[in-house]
Amino acid sequence: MGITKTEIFTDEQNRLAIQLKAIAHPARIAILQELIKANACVCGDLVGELGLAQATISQHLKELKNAGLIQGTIEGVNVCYCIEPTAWKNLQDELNGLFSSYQCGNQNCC
Amino acid sequence: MGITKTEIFTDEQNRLAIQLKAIAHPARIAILQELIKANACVCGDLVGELGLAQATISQHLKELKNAGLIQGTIEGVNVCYCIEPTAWKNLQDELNGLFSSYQCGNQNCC
DNA sequence: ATATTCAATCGCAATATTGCGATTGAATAA
DNA sequence: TTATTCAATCGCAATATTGCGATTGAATAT
Repeated sequence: MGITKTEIFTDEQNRLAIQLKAIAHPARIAILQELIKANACVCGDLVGELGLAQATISQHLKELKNAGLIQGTIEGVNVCYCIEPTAWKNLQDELNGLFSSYQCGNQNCC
Repeated sequence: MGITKTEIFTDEQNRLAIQLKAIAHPARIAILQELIKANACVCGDLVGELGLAQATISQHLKELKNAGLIQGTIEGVNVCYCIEPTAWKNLQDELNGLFSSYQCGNQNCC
């Protein structure tokens, strides 16, 4: 490859990139929306709602969890997933910062 | 691979995923921040600011442009890049919708 | 004409990702 | 015990991505 040169970027830029990468897949967006709607889900619920195989959903859940965006707690036989409130809020704030830092100097942008 | 099953997701989910994917790289976050700060940049400016090769910057600019997040206008010898205001606003709104749709039912999330 | 100076594209090697079937593991049910 | 039912992991084939050197192309200098 060309390994991404993380060392030349700030921690914030690297963290933000990792979390956005985790969200940047339609299946994971759908999973997050379903988790928000239902408040909490086990893997099987999501397999039922979306049209993907159990192994695939499980992989996506793992990636979202690795990025810290969701949490999973064992609930009897199942693992119950839900949004990780702190990370969610942090990401929301950081994105808000990025997006609102742009004030269109309208007509003469270029 | 397993080709992403775009057909089972909504257009909004697919569009959002594509645009987030474009942002989900520290170099591209840095490029966007620099474009916002400077209002507009040519490729060479960014090569100077970030520590990446010209070819690499050019690739990243292309991806951001493909995603519709930036626009490039020819300015004499150079191409001048800046944020595409409409897409930027749209993405901001969609992200805001996604993030604010979550109201933490706090303690008993899982 | 030749050199310079940009941005864009090509080509490539080194991974990373995606989706899924198959397997494993853990917990309960019969 | 044996069967069932979950989630997680492994392994794999088919791409996709990343970074960069090298090349190309276009525009201006000398």
